[in-house]
Amino acid sequence: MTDHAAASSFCCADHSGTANAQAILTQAEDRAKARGVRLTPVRRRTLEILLQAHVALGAYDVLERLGAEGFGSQPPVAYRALNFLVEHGLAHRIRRLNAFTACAHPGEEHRAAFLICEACDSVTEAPARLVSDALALAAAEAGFRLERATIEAVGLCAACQRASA
Amino acid sequence: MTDHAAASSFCCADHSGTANAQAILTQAEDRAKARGVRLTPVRRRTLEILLQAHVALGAYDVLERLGAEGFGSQPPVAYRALNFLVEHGLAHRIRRLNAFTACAHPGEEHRAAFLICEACDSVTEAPARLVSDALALAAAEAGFRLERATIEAVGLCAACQRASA
DNA sequence: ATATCTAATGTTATACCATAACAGTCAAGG
DNA sequence: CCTTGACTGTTATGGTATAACATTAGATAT
Repeated sequence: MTDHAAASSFCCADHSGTANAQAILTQAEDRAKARGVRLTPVRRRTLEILLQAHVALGAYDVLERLGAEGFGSQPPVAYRALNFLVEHGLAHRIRRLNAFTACAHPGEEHRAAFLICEACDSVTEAPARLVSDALALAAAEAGFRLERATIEAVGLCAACQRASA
Repeated sequence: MTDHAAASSFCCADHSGTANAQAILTQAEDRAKARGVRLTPVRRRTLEILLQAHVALGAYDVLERLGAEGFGSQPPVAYRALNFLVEHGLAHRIRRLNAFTACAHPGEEHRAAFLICEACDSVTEAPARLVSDALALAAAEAGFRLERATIEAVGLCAACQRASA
């Protein structure tokens, strides 16, 4: 995690620090209930932590905060909560960053693509219906049965383009 | 790396153990020359190792082989060679597997998607023009300047579908 | 040829990411 | 109550990746 990222807090994240986070949290609870799984305190708090962050967080970043709040302080605590969230569509894993970010649109079933800014490390979730369809087609042509996919783009977010202009 | 993967060597890899590897190696040399970079012994050998493998290899797998052949035996040796190959389009990094695979079509400029089989760990490179175009569109809509992207699909390759039927 | 400069290799050391395995806890249903 | 299964927590360990610096080898210009 670069200081750079921590310093430039005004980039792209579209779910941080706002009333929006509340709404997403509520959606998350509904979704958990609908699926018959429990959004326990650690899990809920983990989601909140992700929502508050303006960049994707590493598991150890999350862990540090959890530990400081009286939850367990060993890696599995964070990884379990994060994996739970990912499994149930409440968060996403960003493989390029070895990090996690809250899902901006839980509830809706959606295939997302992630736009990762090289300058500020912000991660934006973009609708990826078309991308996903195209990929399904490519897979089908190869006789491959597609289960799920990771689509990550790297480049410059709008804010950082302006900043570097 | 599962033993499973090592055991089932007949899945999808389309560039291993054949005259094809020779051809790709030649293309790689041409490409290096064209770009004014050097395909040194470690780099070349690293590419050969990837070409011979029927699955994507972790950096430490590659390192082990390199070390056994008299090259350096410390991680940076492998990472440097692998990063070189990736940078120049001679290999691809498969993030979901923390692994690398030789590019099946060096020379051609191409955007690839990777089809990763959950059963046998094989990685197939699929043409991704359409996927890439769709992604470019999605990025543009977000005002994002796309530099490059990673597209990885997970599922079952054709061979493993038949095997499990 | 040889001095010089740069790119590439090699090494040590360390940091970061992730999971296995097991022990204790807690809530729901019999 | 007591059992059961899911959840949390811990210890321990394994796998992935890079920083920093010393050394060597290739290219270039005198």
